[in-house]
Amino acid sequence: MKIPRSFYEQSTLDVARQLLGKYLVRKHPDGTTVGRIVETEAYVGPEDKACHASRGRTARTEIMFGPAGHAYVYIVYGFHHMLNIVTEQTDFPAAVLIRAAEPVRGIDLMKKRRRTQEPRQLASGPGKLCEAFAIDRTLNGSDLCGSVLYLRDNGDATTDIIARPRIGVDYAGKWKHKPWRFLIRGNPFVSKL
DNA sequence: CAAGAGATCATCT
DNA sequence: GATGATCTCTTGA
Repeated sequence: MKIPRSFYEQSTLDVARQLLGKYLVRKHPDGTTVGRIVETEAYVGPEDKACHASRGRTARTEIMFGPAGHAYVYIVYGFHHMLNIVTEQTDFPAAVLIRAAEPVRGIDLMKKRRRTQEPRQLASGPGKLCEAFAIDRTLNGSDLCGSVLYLRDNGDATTDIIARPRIGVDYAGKWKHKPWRFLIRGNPFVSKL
């Protein structure tokens, strides 16, 4: 079943943990791609120095202040798209970064987009995942309760979860140590251990 | 296999 | 004008 908005309105850390094992579905004219989420990161509110919204409410971060269950997509380092899911109530800026997924459907399409045959190289990182799923800024602000990009729950709950510090946020002072990166233990499709 | 550099641009100062 | 919520390729052991 498609995940309802109430799911995304929970606390960001809960959403980040519960997203593990859920299925990301992307409809596209070239075909549908589906992946099982195996790695996420939480970015929580105005206090969290690693969260973009901690530098204030701007045109770019506006989407994070909006209602839960929408996509926040932006570009880092001039190349790579990042897919985030907005959480919690309106006016509280928070989101979950989808960092890695295990390819499930549309694998040939992913191989073509990623220009590699290696299954583990298709979506084992936030930038790779966006390339494999054809996610770019045109999807910024999309409603995940719609039909172009959404998540499914197949009922197979994931319990074996581990937490680690987030990646690439050395500038965030004491916030860089928060164990807000979540992975499925032992899964070979994560970005790194 | 680990470490380092380069690529390249939207966003905010 | 500086800086990234990254990836890939090259180098060297």
